[in-house]
Amino acid sequence: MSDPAILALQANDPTFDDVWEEISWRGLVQVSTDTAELRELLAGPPVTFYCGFDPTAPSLHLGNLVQLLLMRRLQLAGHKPLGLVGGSTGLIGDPRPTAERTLNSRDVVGQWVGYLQDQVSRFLSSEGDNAVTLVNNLDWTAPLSAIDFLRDIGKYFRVGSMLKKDAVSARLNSDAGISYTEFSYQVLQGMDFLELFRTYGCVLQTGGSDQWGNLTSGIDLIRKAEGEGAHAIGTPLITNSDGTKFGKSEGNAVWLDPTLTSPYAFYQFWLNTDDADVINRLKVFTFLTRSDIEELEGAVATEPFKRLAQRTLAVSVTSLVHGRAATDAAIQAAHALFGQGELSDLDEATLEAALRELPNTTTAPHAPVVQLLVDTGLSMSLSEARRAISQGGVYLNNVKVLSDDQTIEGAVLPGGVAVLRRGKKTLAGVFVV
RNA sequence: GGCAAGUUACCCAAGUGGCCAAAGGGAUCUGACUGUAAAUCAGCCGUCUUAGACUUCGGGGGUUCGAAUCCCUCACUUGCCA
Repeated sequence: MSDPAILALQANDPTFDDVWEEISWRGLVQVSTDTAELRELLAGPPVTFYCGFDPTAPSLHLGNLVQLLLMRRLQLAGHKPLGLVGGSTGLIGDPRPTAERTLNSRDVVGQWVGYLQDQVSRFLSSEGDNAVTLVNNLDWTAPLSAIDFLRDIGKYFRVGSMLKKDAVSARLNSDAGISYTEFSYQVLQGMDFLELFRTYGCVLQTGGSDQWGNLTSGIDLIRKAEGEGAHAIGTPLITNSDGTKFGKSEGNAVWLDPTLTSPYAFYQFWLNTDDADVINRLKVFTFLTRSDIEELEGAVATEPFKRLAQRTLAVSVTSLVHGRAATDAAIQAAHALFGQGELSDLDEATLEAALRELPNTTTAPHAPVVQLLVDTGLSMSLSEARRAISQGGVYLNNVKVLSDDQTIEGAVLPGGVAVLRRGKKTLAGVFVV
């Protein structure tokens, strides 16, 4: 699944003394075990490290991409990654601060495990001495009996320290409470680290800083069970400067799976990055060097309207996730649809290709615009569609729709297509048959 | 197991028999200004062929001309006691 051409282009910036300095500069380290020791460890001979992904959805999202890229940077520094997909932890559920999770069926989780493994493998090299190895914690937890679990693992865990973990105490102090199931999650994750330590000599776990309690739970377990030390790196939660949640587009998560978030939408997401955030995004999500990024920082300061940093970011990350061809298509689509010229001046093939990148629908020649807004997903309901029109926010081929009883009749472009727009930049394609 | 409190729209949260499609805040969305930014201001913000109708206030049942509001019951959550 991995694209060797893209992986081959990736490299760590050689102007850094070592990989620790680079990941620190990129802002990937929020918390960690002893920094001096870690830096020495990572600058030395190859070590084995792991990062886990729980199958709570059919695809990974941008938050997970941060982890994947940290893993890739460590791999580029010579270290061996273990990509863990949590077939068992996904059945239990990591406690969220707000509320208890809804359990998914074993079948569903099992299917998602497969999807996630494909995605994880795509971002890491499977060649060389430090090729990625995929592991699934269901392999070692499923055969374990409850009695063995409680005797061999449970005895190492003190309830006092389990209660002190942020994720647990937050829930205990909320009116949501916490189930025994989710309370046990940290034990399972700790057990994963121990297992990988024993089987692969894995000495480092990476993850989001919100996972810190779970990361340390593994370190503690290894120390108690094996008398050995281990390390952890917690990445910061990526946040937007305006306080909104990063990684949401129109309220939805931005997924890595192209069927859930189209390459066009993915590209647009990055293109719309706030000036205040774009440099940090480049550091985290691209392999651009320090000097490249500093140059772009200058461009943001002197000529922000060109949005050079945003364009670079969008191209880089979209290529990384969806490949060069899909990125080019997304760029072409954006160019065609946001270009200055008349839509009717575009040649049919270009326009049609652009519309294929968008949410689109096929319809009869007399379809009402409100129905098309719903069919394309631009509006959730007919009421919402009518509301959008009455607010002057709907355009058909860049011409404002004035009445909610308008149809697309007479607005169909050569090639049997029409461009539907809600607001300034939410577009969809209509194909007339 | 006992007692008490609670479950309202995407989220938080008012509402304790008609004036409730349901206050307020946030988020989303639209408009103006812009750079397909940000900030700000304004509007919208259950569904349906506007007006009008319909379905909502944890589930089910009941009282009533009329219930988010009262009663019964079930489920779940939290706290205290055991």
